[in-house]
Amino acid sequence: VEKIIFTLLKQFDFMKRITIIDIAKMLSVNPSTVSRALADHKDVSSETKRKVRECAEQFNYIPNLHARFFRLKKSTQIALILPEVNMFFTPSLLNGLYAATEENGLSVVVFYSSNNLIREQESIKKCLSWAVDGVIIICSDETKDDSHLQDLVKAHIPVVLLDKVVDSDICQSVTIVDFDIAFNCCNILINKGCKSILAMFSSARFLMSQKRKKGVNEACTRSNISLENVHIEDVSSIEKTIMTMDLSKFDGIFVMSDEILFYLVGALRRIHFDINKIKISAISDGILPKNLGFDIDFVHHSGYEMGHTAVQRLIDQFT
Amino acid sequence: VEKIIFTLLKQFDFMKRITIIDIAKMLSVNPSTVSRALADHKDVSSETKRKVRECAEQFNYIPNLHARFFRLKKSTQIALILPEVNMFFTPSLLNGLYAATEENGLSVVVFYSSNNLIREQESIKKCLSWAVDGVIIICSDETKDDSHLQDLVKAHIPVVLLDKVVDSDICQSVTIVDFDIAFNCCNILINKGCKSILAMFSSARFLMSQKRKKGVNEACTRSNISLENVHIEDVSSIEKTIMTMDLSKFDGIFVMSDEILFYLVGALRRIHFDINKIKISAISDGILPKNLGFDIDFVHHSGYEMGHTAVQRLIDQFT
DNA sequence: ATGAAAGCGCTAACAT
DNA sequence: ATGTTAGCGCTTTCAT
Repeated sequence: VEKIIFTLLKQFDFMKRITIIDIAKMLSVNPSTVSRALADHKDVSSETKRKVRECAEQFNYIPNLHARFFRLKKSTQIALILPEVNMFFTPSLLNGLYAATEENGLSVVVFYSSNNLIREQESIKKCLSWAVDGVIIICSDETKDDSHLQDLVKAHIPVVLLDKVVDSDICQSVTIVDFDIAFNCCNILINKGCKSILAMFSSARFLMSQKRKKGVNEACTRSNISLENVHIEDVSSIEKTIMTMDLSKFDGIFVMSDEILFYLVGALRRIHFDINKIKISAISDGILPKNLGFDIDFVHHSGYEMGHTAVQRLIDQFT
Repeated sequence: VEKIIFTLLKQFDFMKRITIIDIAKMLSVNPSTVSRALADHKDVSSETKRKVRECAEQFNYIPNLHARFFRLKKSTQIALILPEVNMFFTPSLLNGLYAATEENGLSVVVFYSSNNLIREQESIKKCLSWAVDGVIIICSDETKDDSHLQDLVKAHIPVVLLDKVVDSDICQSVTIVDFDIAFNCCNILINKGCKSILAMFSSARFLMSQKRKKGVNEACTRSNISLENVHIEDVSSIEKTIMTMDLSKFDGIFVMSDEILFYLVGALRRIHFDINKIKISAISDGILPKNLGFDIDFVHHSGYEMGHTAVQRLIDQFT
């Protein structure tokens, strides 16, 4: 009888997805034995393992992960909540993150918040439904606190805040120490002899901007350097912003990110400002400074590393 | 008795995840009724629906998607196979793609191939295990044909090739018509009076480079313009490449992508070449040309739109 | 309009 | 080393 089934299945293997039960029938063993064999469980004879694996291979057995996850109530899958993909920092961040998840056999489900708090909250609900093993979240620009993360913590799902973070007691963060890096970056200008610095930040609504601003302020205060701060609310209007200013009074510009740097340099070129007349120092992953054609100092801020670390931190919490 | 259960559950709602069965018990109805009510099935009384929804809300019912997917043998989830995330085209592509999936209530599982064919093949196996409803794949640089996609097609899982594609009869592609866009882009230079053109491409190993090269060749041949082709195998060595050339003999440069454009301009600046002396025309999404500080013509190549379209094409195949 | 019952594929106690 | 059994939570057919 098994022979017949075997032959029949062989004929239909192009349409039928083989299950563990099918394999069990064919080999006249119990499904649990097959399951154990495939999982390389120690107390299955190597002979049985061989037969099972051969058969699975033969009939192109594909495990049904939903059945497995359902049964196990876990999923080797993590969620990534992403506000948007910009060209400056996100790419290296994602490369680091995906590399780390692949290394650890984790799958990533992406939920896209469009930089919108409501959507971010919805994404968190989805994480619960999906029974993900962990969540990495890059907060939207609208996110001000971690209250919506409570549900995840309650459900014992580890959470790591990445890059754009909010202050939180209930979950870990992987981000740069904004104050320090800005402080150091600004000091590059100061050490090079700048006496009057223009510092450019993203919108003051972002925690990141505020913290970096404090670092810059501290650096300038300590060295008694004249400082003017500018917040760029919208990169497309950066040209207008700098045109209203008298740039000649500055001998150094601090720039808080690659994004601002990119648009700043574009704007300066369009108004034919001679960039060689001024020193620029930026917080950057290094690609832009090397390719914009000027001496631009930078403090290295590695997205790749951060993405990689975030996954590691998450895994550490799996216990 | 139900009252007691109700009260008990209420006390423990912070630790217990409520299921449909729990709700059914509490309301003394059948689980199937609850399931139907939550799905807004037509022949459930509105009174019952109200009660069920109220209770679900009350106890923070979270559906178990793995159970549902397991049962239904489908998942409202698609896979994205991604070679890597670069800063030039991928961000807008991903934004378009994620926006479209969110609009359509689909989740995205990302598999990362690290530009590696073996990993790409493994990812395809994973797609089968995951029982995804469809697959969007951006081919790795190593991918030369669609043979590994056969398994997906056999399993009736729709596949859309995106951006970096290979020729395929078995699945759809969403990509630019390389020949045409390169032809048009090169003609911009010709129409502006260029007589001697340098054309810069990515590695000749890529189908995309070959096709765009043909477009450029055709444009130049038709107008009887002198043409020299260069392939950039590695962007970091672009400076060396152009230093070995006599750029003064060209009056126009065609550039096949934002990535090449970015590094080309960086290199030209580093060797203090006066970019205003030459016309540049690129295939680009437009951000770079507007911010590099020179007149750079471009033919617009929208990643966002392509990402969005790819999802649409996939959904069209769900039927 | 609702209930009863079966089963998706898998794994882990618990037997033997 | 292998078999038996039960059940994860959900949906759907069929019955009432």
